[in-house]
Amino acid sequence: MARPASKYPTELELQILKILWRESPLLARDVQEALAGGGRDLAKTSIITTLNTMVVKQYVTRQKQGNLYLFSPVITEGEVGDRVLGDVVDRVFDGSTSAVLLKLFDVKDIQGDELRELRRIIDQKLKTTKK
Amino acid sequence: MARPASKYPTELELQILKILWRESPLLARDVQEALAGGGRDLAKTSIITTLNTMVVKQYVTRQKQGNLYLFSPVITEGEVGDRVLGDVVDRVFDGSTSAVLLKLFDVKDIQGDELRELRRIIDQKLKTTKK
DNA sequence: CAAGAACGTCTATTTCACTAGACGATATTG
DNA sequence: CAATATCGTCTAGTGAAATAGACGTTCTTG
Repeated sequence: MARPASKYPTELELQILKILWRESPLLARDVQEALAGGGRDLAKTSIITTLNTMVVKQYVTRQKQGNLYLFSPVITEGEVGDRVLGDVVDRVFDGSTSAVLLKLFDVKDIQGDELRELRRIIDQKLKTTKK
Repeated sequence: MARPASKYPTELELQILKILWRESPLLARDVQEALAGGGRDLAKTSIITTLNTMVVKQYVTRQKQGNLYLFSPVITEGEVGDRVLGDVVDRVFDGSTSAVLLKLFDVKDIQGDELRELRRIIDQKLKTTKK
């Protein structure tokens, strides 16, 4: 077995998806411009190649518009977040969600109002869960 | 530019690190056995090759014990967790820790006592943060 | 309509992760 | 001591991600 295909978008694919989530459908050219605007200046063919592998992976679809292709995302932002996070929790933290939560509190610092918001959510969860 | 080296351990490296975190120093043979026990049956040379690249990446060190090598982890479990999680927060969630927290509550379900524990932590954070 | 621009397909290159075999050195044991 | 087992280095092959060039096709415009 060699390197297995990753279960979620690679770095470039993610950047492209972020562009398409913001606005779609888009032409390869538009994606290229947006990437260049973000500091990633790639040849047109590189974009198209990547976009096409993303079609194969079913991250995006394309439809012919005259003689060009328009690309739209299929996978949602939420879905990608779920997959990535789920994978990290399982693989790195052995499935311990609370370990991840604890680490988040530790590593990044969180504002007071965010904390209060979270506590509100927890309380709500407790109410519905406990019953 | 082609595929850049990842900033944190790859899958196999992570599995090996987990073994070494549990017990170290270990011989390549021990690592092999532990991996096999976990269902990943690799040739000895594969293990050694990987272990050596991990030395280069400074994830582990090795020291000669007679004519064999003993391997010990250098990077800590906490450090790996930090890096992986930090990367995910930045790359996938655009730096929004609270988005990650919210998603964690959503995706995985968390036990009642874990929730209470978290609330305790939040309260404590609130106390120290607000001052 | 001819020249040039833009598009997309196909092919190719590089690097990394993963995997293991060939082979020489060393150690064990009958 | 000779046969065998084990270790580690060196080499190598495969698949994926990242990147882009050659080239044919189509569109635009003087």
